[in-house]
Amino acid sequence: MQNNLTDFQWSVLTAIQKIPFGETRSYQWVAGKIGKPKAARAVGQALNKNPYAPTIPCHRVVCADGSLGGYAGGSRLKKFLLNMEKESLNHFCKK
DNA sequence: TGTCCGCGGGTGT
DNA sequence: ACACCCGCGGACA
Repeated sequence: MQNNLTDFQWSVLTAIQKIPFGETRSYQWVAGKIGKPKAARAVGQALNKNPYAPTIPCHRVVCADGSLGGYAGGSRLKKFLLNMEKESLNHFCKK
């Protein structure tokens, strides 16, 4: 309940924060980055609670095979956000 | 393609 | 301290 997250949580949050705009990473990618390649579920668990919801682009985190997986706000929204990011990025590039 | 098991950690009891 | 939960992943049927 504390704002004080554990080392594990911080690792996940910071790792996801580093995901560039319009990019997507898998839970396993994040898990491996924090030194726990098998902790993909734990990563998802942390994101689900997402103590820093607007701070963490959890929608950029997808399944290892590229599926959206799940999303606290709804997979539909997640897909929409990712698509919007890509479109925005492409728009800037094309512009 | 669908289902089951296993790994890792969180939160609640 | 124990049990159940979770946004996965990979293996097996």
